[in-house]
This record gives sequence, structure tokens and C-alpha cells, in this order.
Amino acid sequence: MNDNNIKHFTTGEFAKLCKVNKQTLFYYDQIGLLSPVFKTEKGYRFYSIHQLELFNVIALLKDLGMSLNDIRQYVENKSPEGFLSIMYHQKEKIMKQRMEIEMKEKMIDAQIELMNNAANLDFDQVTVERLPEQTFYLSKNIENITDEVFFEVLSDFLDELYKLHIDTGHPIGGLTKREQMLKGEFTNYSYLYIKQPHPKEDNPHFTTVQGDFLIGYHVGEAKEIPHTYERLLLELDQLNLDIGEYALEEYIYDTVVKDNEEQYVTKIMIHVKHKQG
Amino acid sequence: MNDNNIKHFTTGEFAKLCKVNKQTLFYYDQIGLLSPVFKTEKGYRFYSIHQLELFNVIALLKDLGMSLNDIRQYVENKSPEGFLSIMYHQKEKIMKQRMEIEMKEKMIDAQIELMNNAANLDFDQVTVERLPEQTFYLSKNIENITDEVFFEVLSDFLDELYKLHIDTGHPIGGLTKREQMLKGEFTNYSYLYIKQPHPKEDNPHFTTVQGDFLIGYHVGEAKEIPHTYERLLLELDQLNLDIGEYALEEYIYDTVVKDNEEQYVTKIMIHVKHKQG
DNA sequence: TTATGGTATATAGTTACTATATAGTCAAGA
DNA sequence: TCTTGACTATATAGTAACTATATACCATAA
Repeated sequence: MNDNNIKHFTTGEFAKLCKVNKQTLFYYDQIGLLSPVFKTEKGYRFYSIHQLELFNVIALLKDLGMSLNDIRQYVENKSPEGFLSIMYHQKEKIMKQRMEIEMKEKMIDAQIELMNNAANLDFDQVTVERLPEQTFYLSKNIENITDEVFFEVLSDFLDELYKLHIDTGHPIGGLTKREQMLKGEFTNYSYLYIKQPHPKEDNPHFTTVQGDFLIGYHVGEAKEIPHTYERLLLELDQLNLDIGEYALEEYIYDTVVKDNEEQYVTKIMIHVKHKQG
Repeated sequence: MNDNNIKHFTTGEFAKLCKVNKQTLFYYDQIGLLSPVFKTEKGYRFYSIHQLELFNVIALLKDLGMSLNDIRQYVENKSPEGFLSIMYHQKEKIMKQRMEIEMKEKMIDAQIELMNNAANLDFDQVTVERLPEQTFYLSKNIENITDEVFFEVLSDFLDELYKLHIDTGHPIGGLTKREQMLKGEFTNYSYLYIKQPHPKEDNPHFTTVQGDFLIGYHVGEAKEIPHTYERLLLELDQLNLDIGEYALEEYIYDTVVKDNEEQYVTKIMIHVKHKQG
């Protein structure tokens, strides 16, 4: 490097240092975000090494979700104090971003686990299993409600999941009480629920009793689900078991992985009581 | 909810559940990414609750950087295996994203620290300080090189920072050896460097000797920097100290926070030896 | 001197929306 | 029954931040 003259970079060189398309630099010049230190009379652009630092800051802010327009607001009015205040603000933002990413990572893990479990299931088999204690987050009661109210409840439920950061990526299930089942109203659900593998102490939640469940699968359209309940209850009878407090219902395969409603699979878990005497 | 008929949602309702603009759903229908389960003869759209799960998956993939087009590829050809393979792939991707975020968080912290330090400095003061051991990552040697080669070295240096994930957000500095300083070639730098506060053991690096430095600040254009060196060397002489092995030079304020080259501030740290006898 | 590889501008295309204009639909109340 | 207001629809244009393409100018090297 020659001693007294600082090296300047052409647009092509500078683009390489910034690891962006040359056109992007034309664009940034055009919108007044980052213009070369000087232009020759032929219009050739020349950038300084300092501008690389500025470009990196711009790229950082952009990646954090700031619009080029907002970034320009700062660039047109630079100061150490302004920069510091932006940095403090971005620090807050990036912490939230990291938390979102961590949540999405957990959701992906949940999906992988679900799919792997499903792959090893025989949907024709009916079993009785003892399930460990599980925590659910519940919606408001939805027994005998109208379509409009159902929408409201669902909407509120999803808002809560979002605001309390408790959307775990597990499917949203339906809980039906013994009472409705005895009346044959198998899809007159009492609550919507979502599994909380790592429940936070301070949130309202509902813990399922650790207990025995008759587990079977419904393959096909949702409106045929009651038939499967009836089949499972027959089975229950043959095993000399009684209906327990509630049943749980959740989707294993649905629109996410199957084209066609006949291929949907719903897991039904009926809580059981051992008959007295 | 009525028993045998599953509730369907209008576009407006479904948009609320998905927490998006209604227009977005029209658009998704149009590009064939997510179409309602049915349309009335008047063209009214109706969505099912299953489609909400699908929407959430679409939103997740989109957030992870998949294009709507790529997502549609899957949606047009669903399968549990395909879904699982996408999820595994996205798990990899999101881990990288998290690491990038963590790096950016560190860079922001570095910038904040730098600016806070700078705010408390008196640029007229010249001090002698003992600096703790610091690790630097060095570029190739850049003594007496041409502009073209300088570009190559800088370009390679930045590529290495990027590939080794060691861009710490600290400024890139210049290191001048004693030899050049004695010749008066104060800006005939030997290496570019970047501070590594948490060096990884397995990367090539250069550790500065813990030692005493004469620290002063150059305010103004880069081409005037040699004058400041001369001023600092005079000071050195008056303190009865000798030039040590090298000098370090880094920007405190530059294009990032100042509009005008006359306001740039460069920190100069000259390694010192105590005279014998 | 011409070929090669760079520079420039201008314009159109892209993605994933978002806004606006216009018109049709539906259910409730006067 | 009519009207009102809140919804629905389509079509079209606009947006951000590039990205690609076409065309022309420039500079150095063989």
C-alpha cells in the first residue's frame, strides 16, 4: 500500500468485500443509503475501507429487521450517541429473536418426535396403556356451543398460546368428558388442549391424572369419528373396563402430511376405570 | 359446535386465527399454496381447522427461509416421510440460524462496549498503560505491497473471518513493526488484525505480548496520521522510553458515527521498551 | 486496434405481500 | 320489503429490497 494515499475500491471490488451483488451497491447509492466517497467525472464509483465498516453495520441492522429507510434515517444523521441508542435497541430485539428461534427449534423437535412415533404405529391395534402424568393447557369450556362461540374460543385460545409463548408445536386436541360420552355425544368436546412438556409453574394449566387409557386410532373422515368411539367402547366392555373421566383426541396425520381426508388418522385415548368387585 | 358437521371458517375468520392479513390468504389460494377446503357457487371460501395446522407449518417453513414456491412443492406432494425429511433439514438450518444470532448478539455487545469506552476518552491525552494479554487474528503480511495485492489480502482476510466465524465486531486494525516506524513509514502496516476476546485454540492466531503501550489519539484525516506518530514519538522521548516491537492502530470513530473525515478518531498504541541503564 | 473485462445507466422482473378500487352478498333492523 | 353495514369477492397497482437484462461506455493488454 502506498504510503500517503489510501487505497480506494471500485464497485466490483467493494461488492466482493461486502459479499454482495454489485447491483446492490448501485441500489444503495441510488436510495442514498451508502454512496461512494467519490465519483470520477466518468461516473466511476470509489469506496473507502471505512465504508466497509459502515456497510457491515448496515447489514447487521438490516438482518435484525430494520428497513433500509429507517437505517438511512440514522446514516443521514450520524452520532456516537445515536449509534449507541440504536445498538441498545437492537440488543433487545435480537434477544427476542433468539428466543423465537429457540421456540421454533423446540417445535421442530416436537414435529419430528410426533412423526417418528406415528411411523411405528399400527392403526388397527387397540391397546390399554398406563400414561405418565402430562400437563395440558386448556381452552374455555366448549360444550354445546354455537359455531360463532367456537370461533371466539379457538381464537382466544390461540391468542393465549401466542402471548404466553406456550405453543409447543404439539397438535391441538379435544377433550370429551365421560358425561358426554355416556350420552353418545363423542364429539361434543369440553375443552381444546395442547400438551405442555415443560410447563411453567405460573401459568394456569390442567394436569391429566396419570392413569390407564384405552388407545385406538380412527382412520378416515372426522365425521366418522363417533363410529370409532363406539367400536372402542365395545372393546372396553370386552376387557371388562369402565369409561373413566374423559377421552382425549388428537390428530396424528392430517392436512399437513395427507392429501385426502380418508387418510387422516386421529388418536383416541379413553381414560378407563377398573370395574369394582 | 354442532355434532356431525365440522365448523368451517370464512376467509376473515381464518385470517384472524392465522394472524395474517386476509389478502395473504387470497394470495396463497392464487398461487396454489393453501386453498380453502371448499368454495360456494358465489366464490365464498371456507377453511377447516386442519388447514390451520397446515398454515402453521407453512409459516414455520417460511420463517426458516424456505420460499413459498419450495413449500408448495411439498404441499403438492405430501407424505409423512417427506415432511419428516424437511423437518430434519430445517433442524440443521435453524441451528445455524441460532448460531448466527448468537454471533450477532456478541457483535452488538462489542459495539456497545466500544462506544461506551470511547465516550469516556479524552482524545488530547497521551498515556502509558500496561495492557493485558490480548489475542489477535492476523492477515497475511502487507508490507510494501501494491493496491491490487492489498485488495487480495483484505479480501482473503475477510473471507477467513467469515468462514472461521471469528468476526467479533471489533474494528479491523493495522499493525506496524518497529522497523517501519524507525524508517518513518508509519502507515506501511505489516498486518491487519482483529481482536479475539474468546480465541478458539485450534485457529492460527497471534498473541500480543502483555506489555506497556504509549496510547494517543489521532483526530482527523487518515493521511495526517504520520504527524500524530511523530508527536507521540516526541512524547516517548521526553518520557525517556524506547519504541518497542510494534504499534497498533484502530478506528474509534469513523464513517459509522461521523459524517466527516475531520472528525474521525484513530487510536494509536505504541509498544514501549524501558531504556537500559 | 481490437478483444476482454471492467464500468455505467435504464428498465423490467422477482418475491411475498399490502393497499386500493370496485362490486357482489348476506343478515339484521326499520 | 328495503336498507344499512359488515362482510365477501376480483382486479389491479404499489411496496421493499433486491436481481437480471439490455445497452453503452471505458481502459488495459496483446
